Formats: sequence, structure tokens, C-alpha cells
Amino acid sequence: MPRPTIDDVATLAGVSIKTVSRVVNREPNVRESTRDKVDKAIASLGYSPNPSARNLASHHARLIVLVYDDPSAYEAPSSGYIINMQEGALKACRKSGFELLIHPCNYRNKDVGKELTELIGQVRPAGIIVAAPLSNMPKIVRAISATKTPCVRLSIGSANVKEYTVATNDRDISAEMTRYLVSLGHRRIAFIRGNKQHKAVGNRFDGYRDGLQESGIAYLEKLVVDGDNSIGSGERCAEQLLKLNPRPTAIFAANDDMAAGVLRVATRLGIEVPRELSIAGCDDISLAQQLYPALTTIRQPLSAMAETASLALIDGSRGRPSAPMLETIPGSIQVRESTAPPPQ
Amino acid sequence: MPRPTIDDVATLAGVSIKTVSRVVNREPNVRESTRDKVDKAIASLGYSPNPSARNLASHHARLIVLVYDDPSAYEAPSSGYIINMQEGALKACRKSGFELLIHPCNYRNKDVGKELTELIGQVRPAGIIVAAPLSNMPKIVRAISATKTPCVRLSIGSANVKEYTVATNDRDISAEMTRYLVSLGHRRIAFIRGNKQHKAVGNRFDGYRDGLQESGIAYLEKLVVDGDNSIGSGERCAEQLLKLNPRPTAIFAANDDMAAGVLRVATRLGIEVPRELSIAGCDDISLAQQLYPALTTIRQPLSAMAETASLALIDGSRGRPSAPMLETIPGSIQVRESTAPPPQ
DNA sequence: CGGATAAATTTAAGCGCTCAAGTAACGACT
DNA sequence: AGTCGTTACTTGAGCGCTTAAATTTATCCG
Repeated sequence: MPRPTIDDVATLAGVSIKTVSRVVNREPNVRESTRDKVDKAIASLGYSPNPSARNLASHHARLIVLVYDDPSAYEAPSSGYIINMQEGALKACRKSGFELLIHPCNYRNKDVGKELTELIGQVRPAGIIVAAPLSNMPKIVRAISATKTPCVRLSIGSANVKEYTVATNDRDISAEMTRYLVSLGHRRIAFIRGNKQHKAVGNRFDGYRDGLQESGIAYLEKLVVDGDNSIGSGERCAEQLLKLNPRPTAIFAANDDMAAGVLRVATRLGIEVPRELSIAGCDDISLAQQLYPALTTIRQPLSAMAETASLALIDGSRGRPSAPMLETIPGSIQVRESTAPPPQ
Repeated sequence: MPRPTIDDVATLAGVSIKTVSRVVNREPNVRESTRDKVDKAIASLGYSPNPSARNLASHHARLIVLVYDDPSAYEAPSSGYIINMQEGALKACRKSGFELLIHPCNYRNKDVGKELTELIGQVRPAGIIVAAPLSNMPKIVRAISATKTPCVRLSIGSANVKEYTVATNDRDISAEMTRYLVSLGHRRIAFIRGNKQHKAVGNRFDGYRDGLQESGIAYLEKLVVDGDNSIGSGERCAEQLLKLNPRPTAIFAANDDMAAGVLRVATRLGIEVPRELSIAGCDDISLAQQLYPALTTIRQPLSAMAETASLALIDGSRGRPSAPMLETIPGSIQVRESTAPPPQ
């Protein structure tokens, strides 16, 4: 029971194989009635095109490469974001009959650029998606650009490179989180900044200030401290903030790990969360749901971002009008248990 | 700068393309000197075969499909195991010039079997790897078998199906964990069983009993309670166990979530871990490292399992002798902070 | 050393598709 | 009526490789 080929379809429909090809590829210049005939033949034979033959003949693979930093290279605990990206990319690929090639790689490796160049040479993908933090490394983006392969950057926060970029609205959503805390009744809202290397952090801090301003609350410098994205730094920052008098009624951390650190300190100090202190994080890592109380946080729209990026590449490979250089996908606030109105 | 083809190599080496093909595919019947010439030509041109052309000509794709349960389909929090599997499969594939096609799917969907059958028809992979829990669903395994596509099951614990299976040694390693607890000085070691649907759970319980017996410790039924794999059930079980007098000095849970529940209860009751109570889990989910104290647990060798499975399929597709029906990859005990000698 | 056998290599065909180029049919316009 | 343009299709070549069959070259044995 060999699988039907385009010839079988053409014979059954009484047309040439090129016409079948036209129908399959949704090309114009096929009469409605002919298209119907072909579609029926395809359905009755259960035909689906052989990807290898297509690729061979068309000189490019119907394939998107998704490149991301390999978490298992250094025991990174949170890998959920990768699954989310894969999910989005897969969704777009499946819809369009493309395949997804995943390529985790270690950004600390000096030869990543060369590695990617070689990979591209091998598989000739229709496009390549580069996730953060690799997407923020000019050397890597340049290496890919040099191959002329269409490339989309996935960026959390920063977006100052010339390539097509799908980014989040970190600033806006951080402002929204701040306003949400205000809406609960909070007035003394502290902020923990993270690693200054990460562009996203700056945007989140800006959003925090925006949110305060829009709510008519004065920005107080002593309510802002610097962490380095780790749980430990979150603990240190929390200790510092909770010593203040009056102490803040809410702490908004630039990422979930630091928020987890805050929660740890609060628990240790016997401060009840959320009754006495509200805590909000950012990123919605899996830990956020597993903590007790579960963390109110900002969910990054990773899946939607990857889907958008894939679709842009797929459409681009079909010669559709290439979309804008910068596309922003909004994140969303996940309200969970760690936030509540402040004590009276 | 078009990429070099087999013809270019053949011309440069002064042989026919078939000879180049022989060299590339490591086929026999090539003189050493000829092989050298070809290898040099390949190196100097930077040649690598076009996968699509190979697939087209050879009627099968150099491609392994990895099928697993889609965690994002129902907000499953722990996705680290998928990354681990992907890592192992990728390692094997890269080594052999294969590609990896990932295929998350929802096992609760009635049509998974059909979905997989169609996928196989589409891509004609060299083999397919099915991860638990799908690998334990006869309907799914049967659907794949029907396509005659080589298939390897990845199984945590159970292994009573006829297909090639890569499994863990749950029973042995659980026994080892039990002996480890005994070696710390524990004598009253409780066990929390999990969801009875999961075959692995039974094996782990058997391992617990083996470990006790090998250590010459009597099995006490009241030290064993049934959970359902959730954190909440772990809490309930812990409450029950910690009411006993004398209470157990160690609790070994059949998975990490339940162990996390135990830890939660202990903290609530003011029982210091590990000084007053040792806790051990199983699976090494990312939560295990994030808890305080970090959980001693059993790490599943997911990466190694997926690598073994991939290699078996790749070798099989090359006509190498197909390996045994059941291959067991040992897990390993991760000693962290939640276990210590019992109080005097 | 000749003929048979095995080893090394070439030749020819074709995998299933796309792409560029070509052809037929039909109107519309001068 | 003849030209042109457009639409709707067909034709033929060829993508880069593998496979099977054909051919050449090396090796063995009496």
C-alpha cells in the first residue's frame, strides 16, 4: 500500500500534476471546478505531499528552526518557558504543514555563531527563531543574518536591533501590575530591580514608575532596591525593605525568583502573605504556582510570541508581504494568592 | 555559492557518485585508498548530504519522532522531564545526522491513535519514541505498531508490553533509597504510595519492601499510606503518619509532589527537617531543588533513556542487529538536604 | 596461467515534487 | 479579421540522492 503521489491524484482528477501542485499550494489561476475535482481526488486518495520531494525541488526546507538557550547545559531549574515557546511554534507549523526543528544550544559556548551557521547550511530552513537571551547577543544575530536566512528574534523587553523582533510589552504590563496593586488599596509599593544586564529589567522598572504616576502616587527612591534576579538576592532585598518604617504593604519584584525570595523572608519573619504583605512577581515560572501562597505574577506570552514569529517566517517564505519589524505581544497578569488589600 | 553536491565531490575525487555515497553511508566494499580520496574531497568542499534528497531516494526520513504528553494542554506544572528527554534524543540524533521531530499530544484526546497514524504516514520517520504515560496505553502502542514503524516505549516502571521498551529500575533504586535511609540510622521508615493507576508506584513500593527486608527491618503496614500523587494527598498522608506514636523518623514518598506535601506539613507542625524528620521523594522534578530544604530524591535517567531509544531506532533503521526487547537504565539517588540521621 | 569467484566500482533509472517555459482557449480591442 | 492579453492549463527538465543491475578489476585456486 504505497502512499499516493501527485501523479495518482492527477490521473484520478484528469489533470496534469502541475495543476494538482497549484491546488495543493493554493496558487492562483485554477478554475473553481478544476479545483474541486482535484480536491475530491486528494480527499479520496488521502493524498498528502511528500515533504522531501517538495524540499528537494524547491530548494528550501519547509522547516522552522527554533534556537534557544539549553537549560540542561547548566541545570537551569525552569524550563517551562521552552515548552511554551515550542508549543506556539508547533501550533503555527502544524497549521501550515511546516516542521519544527528544535536546537538548544549553550550561549556561553564561544562557537554558537559557527554552530548556527553550519546548522543553517545543513538544513536550509525557511526561517529561524532566536529566543532570549541569545536574541540579544549581537554576535549571534549577526552570524545568522550573514546566512541570509530569514530570522525573527524573540525578545523579552529589549528591542533595539534591526531584525524582525517579536517582543513583549514589559513596560506596559508592569505599569498595569502596579495599578492593580494600587487598585487593591496599596500606597507603599516597593520594587525590586534585577540584573542590570537584562534589558527587560529596565523596562519593568519604568513600567512600575509609570504605574505609580498614572495612579498619582509619588515615587520614593527608598522603596526601590537592586537584586540580581536570584532567590537569594530577593531575600536580601526583602530584608532591607521590610526594615523600613512604615514598611511597604506590597513588593513587586522584577522576576519570580526574587519574589520567591521575598516570600521566604516574609514567612521567616512571621509576616503573613497576603494579609500583611502583598507580593507580585514577573515571568510566571512554574515555581510561581507551586509556592504557598501561589504568586501573583505577569505571564509572558511565550507561546503566542513563538507562534507569531513562526507565522511571519512561514508567510515570508511564501512571498507574502513581510510584516512589521517589531511586533509586540501583550503579557497578562495572573492574579493568584499572594496579593490582597493591605491591612487597614 | 550553491552548496556542493555529491557530483562535485565525485568529480573532485575522480570517482563515481555511487562511491561517494558508499563512503558517506559507511557502506563496505570501498578500498581504503579510495575512501581516503573521497574523504579528502568531502572535507575540502565542506560537503554534507542533502537530507531531502536522501529521504526522497531512500523512501524514509532520517528522522525520529518523539511523542509525549503535552503538558501545556492542562497546565501541568512540571515540564522539566520533557526537556530532559529532548536533550537525550537530540544528542543521539545529532551524532547520527538524524533529525528530531517533537510531537506533544494530549493523551486524553480520543483520537491520539489516529493522530499518530497520520503523522507517521506524513513524515515516514525511521522510528518513533513514545514517552510515558502514552507508552502505557495499549491502544496507542497498538496504533503505532499497526503502521509497522519501529517504535520504542519509554517507561517509568512498567514494562509488560511486547514492544521494545526502555525502562527505569524503579524497584531497585527504591530499594537503594530505603537502604540509604537505613544507613543513616533510620528504623521507622514510612512510605507513601501514589496513584494506583501508575504502574511505577507499585514497583516503588515493592522496592521499599525489598530495601527493608535486605536491611533486616520488619515491614509494618501502619507505616504505609496511600496518596494520589498530588501535593495535597502528601499533606494528608503526612498528617496521618506524624500522628503515630512513636512517629516515623523518615518518610519516603512515591513521588516528589507528595514529598513536598510532607515537607509542608512538617513545617506547619514545627517538625524540623531533616533534624527531626527525613523526607525522600522520587522523580527529581525541578521543585525538588527549589524547596527548602532541598529534597533528597531519585533522579529518573530520562535523558539517557531517550538517547538509548533514539540510538536503537537509528541503528535499527540501518539494519544493525536490533537490540534487546527491554533495556533498563538505572536512576540515581540525589542526596540533598532533606535527609539526615534520625534524632538520638 | 586460465577460468571462476569475489570485490570494487560504474551506470542507469527514478524517488515525488517544483519551476520555467510553453500551449491552447477565449475575449477584447482596434 | 487580426493582434494582443489573460486565464487555465500542460510539458519537460531536473533537484541530489539511493537503489538495483551492469561492469570492471582484483583475488583465488588447481
